[in-house]
Amino acid sequence: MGLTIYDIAREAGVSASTVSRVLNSRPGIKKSTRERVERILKESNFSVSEAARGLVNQTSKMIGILVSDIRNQHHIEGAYMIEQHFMRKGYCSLILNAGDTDESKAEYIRILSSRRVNAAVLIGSSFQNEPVRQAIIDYMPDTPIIFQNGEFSLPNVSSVVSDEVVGIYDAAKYLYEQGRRNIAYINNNDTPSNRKKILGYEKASRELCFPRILYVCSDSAESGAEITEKLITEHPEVDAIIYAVDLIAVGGSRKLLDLGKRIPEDIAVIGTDNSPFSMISNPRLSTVDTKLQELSTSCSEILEKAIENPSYTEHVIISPSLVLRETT
Amino acid sequence: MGLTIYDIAREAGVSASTVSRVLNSRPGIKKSTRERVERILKESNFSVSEAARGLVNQTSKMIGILVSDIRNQHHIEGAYMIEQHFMRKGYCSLILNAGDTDESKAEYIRILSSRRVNAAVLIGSSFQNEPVRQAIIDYMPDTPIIFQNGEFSLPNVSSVVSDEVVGIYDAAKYLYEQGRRNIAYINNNDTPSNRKKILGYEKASRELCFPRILYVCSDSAESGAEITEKLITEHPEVDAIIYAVDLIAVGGSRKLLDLGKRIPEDIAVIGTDNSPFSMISNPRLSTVDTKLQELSTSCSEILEKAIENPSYTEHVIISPSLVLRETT
DNA sequence: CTGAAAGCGCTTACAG
DNA sequence: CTGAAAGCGCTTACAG
Repeated sequence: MGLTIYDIAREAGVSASTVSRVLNSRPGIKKSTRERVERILKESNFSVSEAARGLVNQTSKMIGILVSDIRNQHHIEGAYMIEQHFMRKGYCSLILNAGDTDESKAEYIRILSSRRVNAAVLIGSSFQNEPVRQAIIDYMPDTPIIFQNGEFSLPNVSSVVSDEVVGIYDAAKYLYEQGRRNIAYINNNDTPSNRKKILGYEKASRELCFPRILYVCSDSAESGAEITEKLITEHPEVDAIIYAVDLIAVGGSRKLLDLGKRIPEDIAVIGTDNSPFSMISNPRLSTVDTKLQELSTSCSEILEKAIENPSYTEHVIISPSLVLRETT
Repeated sequence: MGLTIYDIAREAGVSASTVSRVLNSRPGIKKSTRERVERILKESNFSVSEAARGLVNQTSKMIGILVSDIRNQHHIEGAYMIEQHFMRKGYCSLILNAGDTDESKAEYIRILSSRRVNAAVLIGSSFQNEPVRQAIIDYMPDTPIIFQNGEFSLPNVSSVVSDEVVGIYDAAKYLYEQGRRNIAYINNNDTPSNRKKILGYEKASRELCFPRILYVCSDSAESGAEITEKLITEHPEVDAIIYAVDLIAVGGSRKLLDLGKRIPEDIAVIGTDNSPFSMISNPRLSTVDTKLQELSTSCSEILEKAIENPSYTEHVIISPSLVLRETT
């Protein structure tokens, strides 16, 4: 291929300006001319270069979506909604794996800037760090940015966050009200979001006067199983466990069962995120629903407004709710 | 921002050509000039427009990745590997949800063409249909394309497929060898890939002379549970079930347990894909590993060669293997 | 070692 | 209703 509007113009016996006008459905073109050009456009399977068009229109018609790892089911929902919604308006989404480190994440801000995206979306609290903040100031000070589950007080950055402090606090309180008195909390990765969860757990422990039993594991069902065994060995009195994410709760539950514990009779279990894992696990997991769907919807609505009006900004907080299933 | 190389040139007291040369690390520039320009570039946080650069270099430095739905865990692995790998080489990935219909998928080929991507990747057998094939012929006849789990006999399309006929055949044969004589198969969506699985099941049924018991459900654990109940009611003699995907196998297993069946004593269960679900389910699911990782690696290797040499083409077939866990 | 000019594929005033 | 020209932000021969 490689046809340009000049090729089409020659074929149709008109100028490139005219071809451009029919391409953009501009008024004031003789019907017969328009139809002839349209026919030739169709016949030659012409497709206009969005890059060239963007250069003159000063827009890329692209949205940058940064996720630390797109394989993480938990983060992809927002990316999905945004891609879907804005494709209909002619925007393509650059969905990029921004990596684990603060520096690589900051580097991706620079990459988005060189692609001149019309807006950027950061998904996940792990973007909340100084290098990213500085990169935004340096490279994207005017581009509308939406931060899902984190915030920067920068004039061009909107935020949509889940109130995880309350989410975990409520879970602990519920367990307490059910008569549990030795409620443990198992964290995984150290992220701003997980730090908020710990805060919620500590607040509950303080207010309700139950002992603080806090363990940390990494991000897999196996790791959840291991740490749970350790917890149970060191604290046989535990009668309820809250996990920072569903996946480790599933691994943990399985281990509890293998150790001969009954769920929820001996030990109640609550996960976090209301993920697919929580629904298909056996027993089905009670979980703190961080309202991922709502967060994502909200993100996409804000983005919509920000694209129209680049100085638009909004800050939303969404409260989690407890979903009770078979482990409580 | 909105700085151009002319702004930098003026600031540095040189021409735009010189700025461009230092930007591209071209040799033959006085050291002092280069350093001055570099300093100003840095100080002003300049970031070059990839679109403008691409226009003159006749490259977008973008790769288009089409998936019917990025929330489908099963498809995202390949997208991840490609994004990661080619980002290091300066390519950005347009990961797009191409939708459910043949027409919308074909439409996305056109979209990629207008973005002038350097290569395209189709992930999932559902892209194997005539509208997509025609769109490739019309709009991307020269762009290297890699098809993961499907194929088109077109000069610019490579393919990497999993031999699902063999995968399911082997699963059925294994069950038969274990003494099972009433082996059912439960399919979900009607895709080219699933049709191959049915072929494998039918081949086993024919060769090993066991009765063909085939049911179809939709794509959720609940649906898998429902159809399993129906199956067991209508065919109480069934002593083994193979499912087209792990998720419905998980739903099915759970239902079997609820109905008082023992797994695998009364009924053996095998899923497909060796997905995370199969590992965390309880009991842990035996499954046909379709080697998603290998498929993805292979895709990304072919893409690498195709980017170097746009006429490079390759066709790979990968054999699945059986992973035995607790349900057989 | 450096700059002026042309050109990548478009769009949009400006003229007619 | 239509076309010639300028310009979007770059790069790359070509001269010097």
